[in-house]
Amino acid sequence: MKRSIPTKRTTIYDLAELAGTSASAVSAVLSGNWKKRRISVQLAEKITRLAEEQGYALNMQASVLRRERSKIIGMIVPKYDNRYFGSIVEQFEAMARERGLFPIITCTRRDPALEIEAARAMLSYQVDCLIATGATDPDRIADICSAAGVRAVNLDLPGSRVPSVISDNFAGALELTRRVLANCEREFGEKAPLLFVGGRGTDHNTAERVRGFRAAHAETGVAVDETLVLTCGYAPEKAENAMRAMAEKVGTLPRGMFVNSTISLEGVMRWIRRSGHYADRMPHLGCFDWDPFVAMLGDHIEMVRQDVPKMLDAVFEIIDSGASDLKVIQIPPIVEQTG
Amino acid sequence: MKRSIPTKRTTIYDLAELAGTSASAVSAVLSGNWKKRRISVQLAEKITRLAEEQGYALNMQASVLRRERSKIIGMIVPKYDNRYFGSIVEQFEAMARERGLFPIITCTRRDPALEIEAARAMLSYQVDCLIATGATDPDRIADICSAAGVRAVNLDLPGSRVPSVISDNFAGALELTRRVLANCEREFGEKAPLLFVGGRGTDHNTAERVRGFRAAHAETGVAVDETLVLTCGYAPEKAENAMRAMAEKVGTLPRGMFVNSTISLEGVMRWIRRSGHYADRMPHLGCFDWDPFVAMLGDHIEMVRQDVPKMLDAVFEIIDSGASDLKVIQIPPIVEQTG
DNA sequence: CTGAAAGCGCTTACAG
DNA sequence: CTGAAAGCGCTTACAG
Repeated sequence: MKRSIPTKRTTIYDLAELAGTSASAVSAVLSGNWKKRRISVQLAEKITRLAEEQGYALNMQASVLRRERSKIIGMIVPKYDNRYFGSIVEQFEAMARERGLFPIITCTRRDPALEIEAARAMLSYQVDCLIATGATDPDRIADICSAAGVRAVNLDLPGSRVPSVISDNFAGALELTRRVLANCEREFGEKAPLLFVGGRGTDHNTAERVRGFRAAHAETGVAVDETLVLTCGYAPEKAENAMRAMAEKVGTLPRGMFVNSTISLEGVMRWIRRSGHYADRMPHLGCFDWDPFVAMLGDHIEMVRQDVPKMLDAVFEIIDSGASDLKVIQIPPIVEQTG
Repeated sequence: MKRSIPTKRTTIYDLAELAGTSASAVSAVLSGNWKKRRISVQLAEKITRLAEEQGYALNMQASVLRRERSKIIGMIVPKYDNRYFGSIVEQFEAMARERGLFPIITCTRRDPALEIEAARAMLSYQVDCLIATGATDPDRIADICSAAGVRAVNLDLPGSRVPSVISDNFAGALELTRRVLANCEREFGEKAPLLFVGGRGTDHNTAERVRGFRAAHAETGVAVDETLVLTCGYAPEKAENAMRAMAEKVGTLPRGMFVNSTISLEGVMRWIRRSGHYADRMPHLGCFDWDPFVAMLGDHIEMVRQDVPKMLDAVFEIIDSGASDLKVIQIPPIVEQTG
């Protein structure tokens, strides 16, 4: 890969020469802090005009190298394949720009090694701050950042080294489970436990959601068997396989389900279609996470929509304020019925 | 926002001092090209070990500033809210990393002003190359890049200044329309024109898809009225409004539809539910773009899945080869039936 | 008030 | 073969 035209780019020295002044003056004018320097308005205008004519663009590598802070903010994110992370990334970018920060984002595909590599790369690019979203090992990332004197914040999954902003997974799961239980009872006239599918048993969010799931059952006096909690991973295939395995073992599956993420739901729906298991009557579904098409999939699908704007507000508040106490901020998600 | 610990980061000079050698030697060892310098293996190992111990990280801002090429590659993308752009971004990142390039991505929300601003920002960060994905004004971006001597490639939407990689929209739309027409004829026993909803009449892809839509109708001898082509924009609300307006004006809508993107489909499905217009029988749907949940929405939804891996292969081939002839490479999409 | 000069942390051509 | 030195394009403390 080579530059097509090896153009020598215009620098502040070129501009200084053209304007008959110094590079310092040009820098001051173009960076906007020239009032302090009492540069004449006409010189300022001349420089601005020349910069435009010459197509001058600040070399950020040089600028950042010289400055105290880079004003670059990094984020790592697991995937771009669902609405939740998509909106996190999109809103993060917008909020960063609003604050005059340059966002750089890397998708790490839930791969621990890639996460570390990406974090190191961002530190090499001198990020002022790094947001670890849904990281498999947030504390490792926090340590790496800390060694470089860079602030870090966890998003979506909490860590123990730096502040975290996450959804209130317990409350969301509790309400979601209540609703699905109620929907089932209304339709089938009996209280029966739901199936929990998807996520990693070891991650904090899944653990909290399972806790909410169990609490809702306990409230209504329904026992939850161990075998009803399939924390098989997020990937569609994993959810699909877990359903198949369970059906083979148990025979009949519950008439209501808590699916832990739209990603897993993809596999669940595929299995339902292919197996024909629910051919007579579709199960009542609750899904942690939101997707507009999932909302159209059935008549009584309940979904938990995580409150991304509030979560990012909290993240930037931590960043802006410089707070670094080890708090975990839990943002209530929104549970909505659709259909 | 401030760094929590104003740590002075380790530089090659620190390492040189610790190792009792020069910064040049450290640089040569750490950048991997030290065989040419005949540095002793043991010195190399010592330096490597020290770097590790000290948590040394290369300052890319300094490195890039000094080097000929930055090895940074930029991409602008309209949105992160659908599978198509999501997979483009995810695969682009992976392919860039494979080639030792550092990807930076900005989402411009189909906003022409933001696109230009983002392109300029990327040039300031010294990208070697910029990929304009689905840009509203690709030629403007190409001009800005060209002025800075930076290569550009268009993706998804073509431009006239630099090479473009796009889907074969005509062929995809032709096949999609044929299938939906056939599905309708099979179920309703009569040939009738479909409705086209979504996209911008002015953009190349939509124009090509409309052309394919018309061609498929022409093949089978069905006339397409002007009023049946609603290129109302991509946003769900726009599609929803266009449907409502048409229903109010015409009364009865066609029993088959070509929906131009999953984004627009969201609005179409919403209108269908709310209006109850198709309460007796769902229309046959074809959707340009693919989404796993859309596939589950009905029994005969046809979808066009754009071939992202092939498209990105073509993009990187252009970049790697340094080709800059103004070709437009059209990648055949995959039309798949689901349900 | 304003410009010359130092220096950010690297890479690499060049002198020894 | 190897290190000292120049220089990438900025920003800013400092001398005039």
